[in-house]
Amino acid sequence: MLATEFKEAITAADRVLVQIRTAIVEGEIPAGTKISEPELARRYDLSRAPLREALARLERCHLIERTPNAGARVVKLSIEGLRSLYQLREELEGLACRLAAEHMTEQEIAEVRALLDQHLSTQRVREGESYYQEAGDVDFHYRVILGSKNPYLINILSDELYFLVRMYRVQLGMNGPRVSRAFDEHKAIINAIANRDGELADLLMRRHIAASKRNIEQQLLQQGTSHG
Amino acid sequence: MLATEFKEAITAADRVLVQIRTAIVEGEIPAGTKISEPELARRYDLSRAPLREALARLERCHLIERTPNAGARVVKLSIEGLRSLYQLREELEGLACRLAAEHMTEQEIAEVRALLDQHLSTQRVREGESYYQEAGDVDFHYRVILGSKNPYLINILSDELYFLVRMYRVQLGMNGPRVSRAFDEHKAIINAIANRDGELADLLMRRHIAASKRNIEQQLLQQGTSHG
DNA sequence: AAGCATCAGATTGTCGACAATAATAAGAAA
DNA sequence: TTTCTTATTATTGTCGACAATCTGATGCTT
Repeated sequence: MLATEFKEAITAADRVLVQIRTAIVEGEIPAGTKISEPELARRYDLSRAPLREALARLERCHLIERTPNAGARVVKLSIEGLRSLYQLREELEGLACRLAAEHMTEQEIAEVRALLDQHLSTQRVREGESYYQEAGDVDFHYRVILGSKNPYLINILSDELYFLVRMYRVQLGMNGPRVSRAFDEHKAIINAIANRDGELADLLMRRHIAASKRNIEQQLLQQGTSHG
Repeated sequence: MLATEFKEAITAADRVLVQIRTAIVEGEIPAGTKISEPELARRYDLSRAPLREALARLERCHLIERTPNAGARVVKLSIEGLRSLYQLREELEGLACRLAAEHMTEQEIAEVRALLDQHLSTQRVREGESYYQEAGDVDFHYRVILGSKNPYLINILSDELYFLVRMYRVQLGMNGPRVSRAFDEHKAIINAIANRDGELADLLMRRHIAASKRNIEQQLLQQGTSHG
């Protein structure tokens, strides 16, 4: 829904979707929690009808898992889940890069470059605040995905998979030297796209995502061994 | 839902989902039709609550398009839509092949081969009946997709994209020599997987899908020029 | 004491009705 | 006659209540 979230009328189901989704992604509702419809309805002050609509969409982006007559649980983060997710993400964002190199206008490319410069400057000011890095990164990837001009690809990546990706990143964090390296990798990717070199952009994106995966993987391993 | 459709309890929303989905895929409810909730509720003899649940899932697999406060329409088939869809499908089923070559057990491979032989024999009897070809093809692809063992990939391909793929194929048909050729291509793909040659399986699958796309594309072009 | 059946409590699935919004038709002004 | 306004109608979004199902505890049997 991210792509179409601000078009047209906004309904109560849309509002509560954004609220619950944010709560799950940021860990306010912890991973693995049982979802109680009556409780959430009270908490967000609405009836169960729009709430269930929101839950259906949360299931769609793999943030919750429902079993008929038994209710829903917030998804748990795991190494296998991370690997499956990023395996797919590498492939799809690689494809997005090839298509973006073909379809993005010079205008759009210039906008992404401006965006990167802007992110770099705000990052220098806000050194260490991982939220800005997170937001900037999502923004960059989002632009490239849109640049593919393939509606199904855009839908899958930005409306379905990306909230789960963000959940892994927000809850397990981006640490150390990766934060600054990511900027350079973004620059290299947009340069390849600007040169209409789809193959290179694809390769660079895959490596970029693989590096990000290794980073999160380590966090997961550390966390798993420290109190397991 | 295809992967989990027969597990657990079956609800009224599940039943009507299957009914409406079939009606749309097979063209009983024509492409582009406006969906009226009260009408469908009467027609399938249930209340609007489970119907709306079903509509939400139909939107998820791109069979209908909803706009807030304005209702839903059955999706229209178009050349651009077909190209975007198959572009993604090539990539994802290619990936599925590489993963299947890595993860499928000998047992599973043997089962797929038995399936192909069985399809071939029933096809010889039912020469010309495209429905059996359709069912057999879907079955083959479904097995390979499952063989990837990547839950997100399985979900996207078989629960989201495949009903739209089937809609294109059922409504625009598979004609001429492709029907028999597809069998050989399936054989070659499972052979590559059995040899654990993921790269070859990937390549063959992409060509297989590209050929299928060209076939449907021609039908669409003919149809578009004949009475446009 | 362990395991199974039964029952109470809570939760999900479904229903019919109401409120809010959009589409349509009728009428007035140019 | 055309176009804008307005009113009517129908549709979607939301609500509270009921029915069906699952969960957990209690008591009984072996």
